Amino acid sequence: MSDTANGSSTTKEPETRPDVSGVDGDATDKELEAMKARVKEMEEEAAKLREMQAQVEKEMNLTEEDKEAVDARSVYVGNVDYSATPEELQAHFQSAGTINRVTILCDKWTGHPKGFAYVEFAEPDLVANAMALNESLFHGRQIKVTPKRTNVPGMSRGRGRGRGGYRGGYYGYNPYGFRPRGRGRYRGY
DNA sequence: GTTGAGCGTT
Repeated sequence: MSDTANGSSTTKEPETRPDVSGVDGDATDKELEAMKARVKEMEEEAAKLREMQAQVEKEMNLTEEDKEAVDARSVYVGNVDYSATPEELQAHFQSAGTINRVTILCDKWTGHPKGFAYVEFAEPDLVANAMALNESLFHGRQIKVTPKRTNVPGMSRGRGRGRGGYRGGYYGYNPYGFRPRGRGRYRGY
């Protein structure tokens, strides 16, 4: 509350003020302006936070549904050539229908491609069409097209989920014993 | 200076 320092600004104000309202009034005005500015900033921050929150909640709501829905729309492509690109895969599976996304999985640590990919279609019906491309020749190799399933292979395919508490969670097996960091996966589109 | 089973996320 000292009139000597306005605080925020280092700008020196010239004393030549045609304003006859008095210095006190001017100071009050300035404080009011500063306050308004602060309020505005706070409002902006609040809005930003609110938006972020809404987005998070929205994503949270969609996550479960989409996660399961995406699995129904996606197919697993195995035996993919290491030099294959998502565009080629997309070109290959485009004949089945509209492709939402093509993702080639690569090892995040070594960077080497794992040799398989996912093709996410726009609708689950196209997955059946994609089955026609099963064991089709791609890069001189016969790719394997199977409906995607989220879990480690080798486990009995008898519906293991639904009984245990594994609902919506991964089976949490990472061969590195560490949490993956960075994004080394190659994504087309 | 690599090899062929593998199920990912924004």
